[in-house]
Amino acid sequence: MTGFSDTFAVMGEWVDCSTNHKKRSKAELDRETSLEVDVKNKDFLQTNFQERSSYSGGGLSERVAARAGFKVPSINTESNLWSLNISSPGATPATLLESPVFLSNPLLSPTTGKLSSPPSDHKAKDEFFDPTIIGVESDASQVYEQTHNIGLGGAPADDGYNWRKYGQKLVKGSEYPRSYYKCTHPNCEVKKKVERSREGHITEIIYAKTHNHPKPPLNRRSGIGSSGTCNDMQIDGTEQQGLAGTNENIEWTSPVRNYGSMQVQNRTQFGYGDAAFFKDEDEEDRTSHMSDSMGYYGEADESEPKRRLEIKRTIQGGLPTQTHNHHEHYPVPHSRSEGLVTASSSLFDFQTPMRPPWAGFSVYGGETELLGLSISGLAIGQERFSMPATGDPAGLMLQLPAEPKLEQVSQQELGFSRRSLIYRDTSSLPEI
DNA sequence: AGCCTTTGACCAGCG
DNA sequence: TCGCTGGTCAAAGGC
Repeated sequence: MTGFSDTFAVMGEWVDCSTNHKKRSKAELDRETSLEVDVKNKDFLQTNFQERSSYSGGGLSERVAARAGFKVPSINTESNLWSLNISSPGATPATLLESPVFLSNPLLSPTTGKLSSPPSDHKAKDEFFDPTIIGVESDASQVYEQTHNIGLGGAPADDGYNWRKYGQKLVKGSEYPRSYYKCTHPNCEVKKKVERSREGHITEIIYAKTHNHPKPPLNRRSGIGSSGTCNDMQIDGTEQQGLAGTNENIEWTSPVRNYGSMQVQNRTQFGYGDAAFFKDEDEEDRTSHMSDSMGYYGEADESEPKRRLEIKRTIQGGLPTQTHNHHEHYPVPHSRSEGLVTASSSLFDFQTPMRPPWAGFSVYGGETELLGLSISGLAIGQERFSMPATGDPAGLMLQLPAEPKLEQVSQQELGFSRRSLIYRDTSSLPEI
């Protein structure tokens, strides 16, 4: 889809509780700044955040990050790079939120199903939850797949492919060591770099090139542990984990699969124009697109419609209402939104019956801008970033309230880390 | 046995 | 040319 060729997309991320962005190195700031200026349409670099000007030393992303704990993804369109920052220890927003384990109890670790271990320090106290923004370059199907490449848990390659780590290095300017992985598939030149926090949470993933082969058959991949994916999750909640390379003790309970990306794709298709940002397909269309987007993976859950309905009944009946039945369009700057995808819709759709109150967050964005966000009770540091999120009846639009709230929360609710995903060299992405 | 991670060494690009 | 840095190699060891 050539129309998307120079757009990218975003993401959002949960800020790692243990990460004090205020201490980020100059190199890192420079890097982000440089990326920022590469964005073709800088006009998009306007946000709804105030006081951003106080962070004149860095790029928008840095300013926003510094201000609100966001690390607004920056896109270097010239390098054909796009990134997706996701947070939470070991999961994509989509997969994270669709996990019953993760959703059932905010105190449970989204990865282990056990109580999350509170951060050893309190640096995170100064940070906010970092919602997700997703931008996209390339066609939706690619987004679908790529977003899944984010991986789950501590496994560096929880994306369905098999990876072999061939190096690790502490990169200057980076707080965390960077690991290098190669796709183990013959003749596949895909590589990826993964940065992890001290806690082992993935903070950034950078993909290089694209796979020239389909994903290995489920349950047949050699790298069970390192490449266990959402797809590999067992419905009974026991993830195939604990093997080589995994250090987050992930135990996923996710009967829903590949759901998030489907929503991402939907967003992509509707990411044109002003109003497009707030337009979602109706249920029927979504379903249709979901099927389409399933594509190769064919992981569509037959019970999806039922679940969705059950998604809604529960929310209306028992979950906090801040993510529902509201129609407020948070003022957002216009943005060239080609390829816009957001994790928000995904996240919302992932609100399964057991969705925790703090899971209802999301951020819509195109380019590097934040178009809005919706967060409800997301625990960050010792505080819960609470935003009376709003959403449309379809359950796909979540938008920002005027003022977020911070409330004290148990450290056991902590455990988020930021994750990012950056894809390079998407030139080979299929066109629509 | 096969595949993985780890890790120090090596290489190449750049200022 | 030299030093720095990021990326890769490859031996060793683990599962």
